[in-house]
Amino acid sequence: MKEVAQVYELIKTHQPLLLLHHQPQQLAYSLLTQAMRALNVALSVMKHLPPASASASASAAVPVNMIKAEEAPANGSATPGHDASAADGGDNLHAVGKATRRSSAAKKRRINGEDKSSWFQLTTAVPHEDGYQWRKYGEKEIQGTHFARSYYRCTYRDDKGCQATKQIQQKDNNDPPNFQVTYSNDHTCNFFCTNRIINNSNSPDLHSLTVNPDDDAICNKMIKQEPQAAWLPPPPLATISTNLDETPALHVCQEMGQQLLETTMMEEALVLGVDLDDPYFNDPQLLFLY
DNA sequence: CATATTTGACCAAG
DNA sequence: CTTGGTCAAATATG
Repeated sequence: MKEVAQVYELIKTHQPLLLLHHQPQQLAYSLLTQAMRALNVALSVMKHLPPASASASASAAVPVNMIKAEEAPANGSATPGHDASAADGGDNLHAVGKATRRSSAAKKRRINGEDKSSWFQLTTAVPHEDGYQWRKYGEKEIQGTHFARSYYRCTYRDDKGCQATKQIQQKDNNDPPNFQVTYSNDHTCNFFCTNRIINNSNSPDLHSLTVNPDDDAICNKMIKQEPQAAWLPPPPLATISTNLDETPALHVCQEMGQQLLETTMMEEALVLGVDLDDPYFNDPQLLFLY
């Protein structure tokens, strides 16, 4: 449910941006990647659900690789962070022998303890494609398994302090092998702050798209304007012909204006200063939105 | 050059 | 002691 709700919110939030943005393809790519990731997770989980009964006492059908989500105890414990002491240049001698290496790394590992703030598992054939960017930091042979377990952390951990991690373990040798994926800690790297969007900072025409903190403000604004349903009910097609000279313009009734102006979309667009070369102008519906 | 992966060592917990 | 998670030097990749 969480993942599906995330997809819904994602699309609802970004649909206006997608239609209005200067580089809709880029935004669409990132939106779809996000949505596919969440749907992939949701489908994997549902695939392992017991058929229908949903009787909570049906303990026999405990899905092995199911959600095991638990919420953080709501303490501020979420950010163990780097202990301030750890950053000190504590290399006693320059000869950083293997003895002094990682002298005082404050490690915490409480798997069965209480401090794994949140995690869940799923089984999937495509463990790597989840829309996030991960960096591998370890691999380990696990007793009782035939395949090594791989350890990943969020690529943006150092940049954004994102503590999300992920473990991947192959479970079998089926044609598409199944992998058990364990996610720990939610991503704290913001969707727009991470450039999961294809981002070539050298390319000037992408400049308007990448990493724009204002995007969040725009999103929030739009959500607040339209709290309930998705943003746009598509305008009745019949009223929008490809001939913009004949398509009546939409007017907003303001308190003073009792009489509506009789204009066309073309006239209105020109009044608004629409660039005739703008791609929106080629699509009457987009122009309508514009 | 920067960034990512590999891999043995390190370390906490049981 | 064993085990699993993490670190970081060495290595690979672009």
